[in-house]
Amino acid sequence: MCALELGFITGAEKRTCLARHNYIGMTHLLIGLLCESGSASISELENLRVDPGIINKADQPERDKELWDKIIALIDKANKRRTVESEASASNLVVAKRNVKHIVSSSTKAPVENALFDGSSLPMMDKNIGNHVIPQDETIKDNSNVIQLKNHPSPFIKIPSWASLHPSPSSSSSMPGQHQNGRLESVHLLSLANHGRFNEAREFLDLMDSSGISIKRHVYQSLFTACGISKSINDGRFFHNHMMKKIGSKDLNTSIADCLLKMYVRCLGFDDAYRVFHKMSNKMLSSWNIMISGFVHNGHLQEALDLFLRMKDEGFDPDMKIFACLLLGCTIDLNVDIGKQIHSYMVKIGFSNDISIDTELVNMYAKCGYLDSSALVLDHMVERNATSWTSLMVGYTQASRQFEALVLFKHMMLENTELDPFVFSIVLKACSESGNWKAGKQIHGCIIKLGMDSDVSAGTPIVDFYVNDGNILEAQNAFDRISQPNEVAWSAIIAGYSQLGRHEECFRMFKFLRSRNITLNSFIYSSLFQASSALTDSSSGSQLHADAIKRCLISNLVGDSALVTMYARCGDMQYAQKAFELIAEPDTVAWTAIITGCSYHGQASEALDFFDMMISCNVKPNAITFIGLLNACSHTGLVSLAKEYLDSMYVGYGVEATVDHYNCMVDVYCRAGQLEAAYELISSGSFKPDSMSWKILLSGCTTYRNMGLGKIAGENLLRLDPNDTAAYILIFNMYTGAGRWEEAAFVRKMMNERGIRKEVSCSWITVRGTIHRFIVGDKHHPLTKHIYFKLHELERLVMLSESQVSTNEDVSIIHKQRMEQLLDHSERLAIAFGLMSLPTRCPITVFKNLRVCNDCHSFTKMVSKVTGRDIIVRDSNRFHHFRGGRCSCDDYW
DNA sequence: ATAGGGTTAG
Repeated sequence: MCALELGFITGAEKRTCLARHNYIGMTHLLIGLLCESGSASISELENLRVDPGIINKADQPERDKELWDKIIALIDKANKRRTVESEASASNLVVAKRNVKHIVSSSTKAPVENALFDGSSLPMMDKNIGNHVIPQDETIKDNSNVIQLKNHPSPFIKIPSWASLHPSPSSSSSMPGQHQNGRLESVHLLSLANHGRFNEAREFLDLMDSSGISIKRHVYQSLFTACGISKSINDGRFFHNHMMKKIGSKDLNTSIADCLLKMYVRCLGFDDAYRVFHKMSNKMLSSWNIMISGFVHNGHLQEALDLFLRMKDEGFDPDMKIFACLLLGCTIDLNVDIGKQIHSYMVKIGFSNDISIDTELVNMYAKCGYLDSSALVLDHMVERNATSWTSLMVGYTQASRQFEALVLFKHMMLENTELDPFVFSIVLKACSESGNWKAGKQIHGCIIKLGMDSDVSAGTPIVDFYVNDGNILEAQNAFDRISQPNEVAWSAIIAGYSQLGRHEECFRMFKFLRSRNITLNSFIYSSLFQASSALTDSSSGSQLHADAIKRCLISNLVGDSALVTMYARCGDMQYAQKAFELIAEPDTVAWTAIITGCSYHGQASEALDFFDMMISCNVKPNAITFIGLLNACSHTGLVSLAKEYLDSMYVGYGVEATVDHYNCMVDVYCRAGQLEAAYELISSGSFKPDSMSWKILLSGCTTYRNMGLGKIAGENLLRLDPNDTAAYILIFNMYTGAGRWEEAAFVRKMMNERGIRKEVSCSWITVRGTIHRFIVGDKHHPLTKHIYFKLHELERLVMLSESQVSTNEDVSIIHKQRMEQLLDHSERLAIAFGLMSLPTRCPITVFKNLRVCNDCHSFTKMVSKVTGRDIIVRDSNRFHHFRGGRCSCDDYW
């Protein structure tokens, strides 16, 4: 009760409680009187979303002066006819000074649509009182923040007992006409129920009982409706019991019983509903309808059908509604057999040419995948509307027959069907799924011509269409045209930014949404988790996670899988595992996420274990699962196991192996140094090698210095992809690694001629919330001097430690030369900076955009040994955990 | 009555 919280009414707690009823009662009194004077019907009031019209009238006394006079006269009359009530009622109108001031000075119109007990409407009623009853100049004696209305006693000060619920013997006998119907109390009771305040409503009903005030049947009816809307079955049962006690079951008329049925059905209390239904001696078609539709809407098609048959047995003729309902049931249940029977039955009894029934049929057949039947029904319809067409179009797109959906759209346009926004969402989907960008743009034009692009239902699919086309600018434009974007529109644009790699933009939008208190949903969070993992921003990621938990917005699977990936990609496998373990029933994607996560961290045996668990949980792996598995094998040199997995893919799990899988296998061989086997597989004809296949082989040849194969691989690679930067770099590295300077120089020249530049390598590290970024030879950092000093110090330490191992002077000289060459690689700068700025026990986590080079990898291993620090490096490929001179990748990287 | 937004890979 806002009025109380605002300090409208003062007094001890018990009294305020009482006063509350009186205060509300008083408000009702006004309404009741208005009602009696004929300007509003009681049924309107009993709904107690108070008709704004009533209040408006009260708000404009000039227009309804007569009415107001009448009210005041009536109240006065009522006052005279009863003795002055206790102080309790007097205290009702003790009004806080602040509020009166506010009321008097306020010229703004309070929003009338607000529900009566919303608080906001109460001051408004006061305002009316202030304007019309209490002249503004007559104020008010200050009495320690509490003011009493003084000179001009409001007519409301003396509240009639019949409005205050105080059992007053005099009133019940002397005013039977007023007390009789308990109308005001009923209105109050209903208003409580309509606001979902059932506990108070029940208390109030008790109070009414003890005051001897009864309620009428239609009030019960409204109570049941309120319980149904709030899905409060227990309160529904309470009022039901109350009614049975007061009225008894014999007198139940059909409309009350129907209300009861509706309430129980809405609350999913089918047993209760059945009990009522069985006892009904006067069932009508509507009663059957309620029951059947209740079962249908909650997925109990069989029960609905049983009832339908019984209904026919009892001699009722089914109407359209029931047929539409049963067909909907078949659609939900995807039960085309029953659907067909109902269809034939309707034909048999001569139901035809009804647009809504036929549309329901089109929809039913389409959803069940019976597209020909669906098309047939649509064809035979005398008149079709947008819904009928849309239903079949959905069927076509779901069956990957996008082209036919588009043809259908054309027919629909030719027939001059009146379009609605829903049509576009399916047509645009058909366009983007079939890559028909041109048609999609034409349809976009059509939407603009119709002036529907500002409609969220048409605008959102446009956004989605351009996202799929990879055109975020157009998507953003389309989004900007939507006049009232809803959460679906927001999630579409955020997902677009996330999918197209504009991750920072996702966060920007998210912050905006939060600052505006716009509804968020689990779709948005899923995209944001994805953005966090792409940015390897675990701090945003975990904050988002917490935020989503608070709002209960982690969708069961999709969001969870994204979370697992987020933690894994950010380097926290423990959290990734925890997130995974919390998933009640992981699906293929979730299992794949944890398997890939493990593989990303080089935890091959864990990855394989998860795969076994997945299989024993009867979850089917997909193509991506196998990529994760094969990668895990390749990172740990499990050659024969990888071969087994590759061979078992189709035979054991029905998943076709693609180039990607074969490339993984090529990678497995290459990393294990089995270059010939890799080459054999590429040349075997079991798959069509792409540039990636050769690139992997080339990379292997570089590592293992196999010039013969490397040349072949390089030639094939450049043949397939002459503009691939990485190809040139690889070939260049291969030659320099082997000391073949001439060839290396030739490659460099070729690169220059063809305008190919190496991507700048870049590493970054987060220290106390700030990201520090380094490129090769970077001297921009404010602490550059210290960083290089640290690097030299590290170098000395490493050399010292190396020389203990190797006494060979030549080796150490060569090593020293190379060390100097490579000293300013970006990851080294980041590591040195991390070592000087982070606390001693804190692991150093560095991110790099490209792959770590061989030298830096050994350098980092040594640094971890000589400093005793844990160093984690994430390169473009995976995570490396360095500790005590070893790396988690075991040099398979 | 009809649809629309998200997740796993390199």
